[in-house]
Amino acid sequence: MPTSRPLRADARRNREALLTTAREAFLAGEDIGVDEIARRAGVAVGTLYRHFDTREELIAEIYRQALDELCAEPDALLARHAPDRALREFLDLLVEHAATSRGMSFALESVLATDSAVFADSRRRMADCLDALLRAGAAAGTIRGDVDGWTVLRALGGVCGMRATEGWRDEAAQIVALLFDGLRYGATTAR
Amino acid sequence: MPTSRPLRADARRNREALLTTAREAFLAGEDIGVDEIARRAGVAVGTLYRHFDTREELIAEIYRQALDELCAEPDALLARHAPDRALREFLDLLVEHAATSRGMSFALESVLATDSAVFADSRRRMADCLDALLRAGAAAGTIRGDVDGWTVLRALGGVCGMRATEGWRDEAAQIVALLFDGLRYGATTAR
DNA sequence: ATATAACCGGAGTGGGACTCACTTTATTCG
DNA sequence: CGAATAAAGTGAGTCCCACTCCGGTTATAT
Repeated sequence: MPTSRPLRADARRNREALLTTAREAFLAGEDIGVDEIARRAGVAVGTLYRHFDTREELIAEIYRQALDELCAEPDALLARHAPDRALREFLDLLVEHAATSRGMSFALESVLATDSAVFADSRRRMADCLDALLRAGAAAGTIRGDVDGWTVLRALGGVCGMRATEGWRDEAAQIVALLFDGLRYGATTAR
Repeated sequence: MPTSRPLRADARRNREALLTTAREAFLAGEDIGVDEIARRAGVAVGTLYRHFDTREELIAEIYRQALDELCAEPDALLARHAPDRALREFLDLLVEHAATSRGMSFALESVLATDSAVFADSRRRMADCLDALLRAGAAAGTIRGDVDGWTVLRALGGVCGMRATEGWRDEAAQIVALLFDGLRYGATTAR
């Protein structure tokens, strides 16, 4: 008998159904409302709201799950590559991640708009990943040490929020390259 | 008797009142709806919609006006400074511009969200300004020539969209510095 | 002065997020 | 088993917006 009440069987099922349904729809680039999400998941809106305080929180939860994979990467990358190379790879992964989430970018917008606590947490985790890479690079002397992950993430904000325009991937790659050049040690000091 | 029908006197008055009212509210950081904008301007919603197809278009128009000043800068800067210096100054101005418009950033979000044609035009003009500076820098050999204004603007997207967080200005300055370091000639090629 | 084209008002529509009073059901325990 | 009961589910209804529509009003041309 767990202390924190282990969620009834049907409740768990419904919660899962809601998350899966919403994720699939968003990744497919569909913009559907709460009523439709609930309908497809085979429940009523009230049920959706029992599990998620708000539409945004549901979206944030989906996003958080996708983020889990991404946040596991830095360690793996640092094990296989030199720090600066690892950083570069991770930046590319971020773009890739944005590509996957691009379908739900419109959904994310509402989340970004109202700096919900849940999403703030996602940003924090992302920034932490970058911090680890930056610190490693700084220690190796190949990346400047006066920039933190939060700043880099901010700088990438434009990329992540990119709309599904033609050729956005090329643009994103250019921006990452630009950013990386700015980050490399030796590019600094002179002004 | 001008050919393109010069807008009736009362119509012009109302249009101006709407723009002024909305601008003031947004710059003050207020998020008000169309009904409230109309009420404060002393007209009815119908009048608002006679002048602007949509709420977003009204916002975009306000933004466009603010942009006019900014787009006059590059020429002045290039006249007074070396191209790379001019570019740097302009980037700082962009941040400043974001500061002024920060109050209406939430409003801008909806504009950025639905790539409205009117706002696309604003982005285009901004990119053109950057292009002029970049070309001048490339000609002088102090700025790399393989990046266009559009890309730089994208990279600055995160800055412009920044929320009113504590210390955002410092972060913005860091990002601009980072970006500029990436743009400077010589930082490139190596990969 | 009259015609008429443009303008204005504001109740009404539609759509989407969210609520709540009530019903159903999983779980627990005698 | 078979209540008892607390948790979960339901969905019609509310609220809040952006946006529309059309009858009444007003500026301008002749």
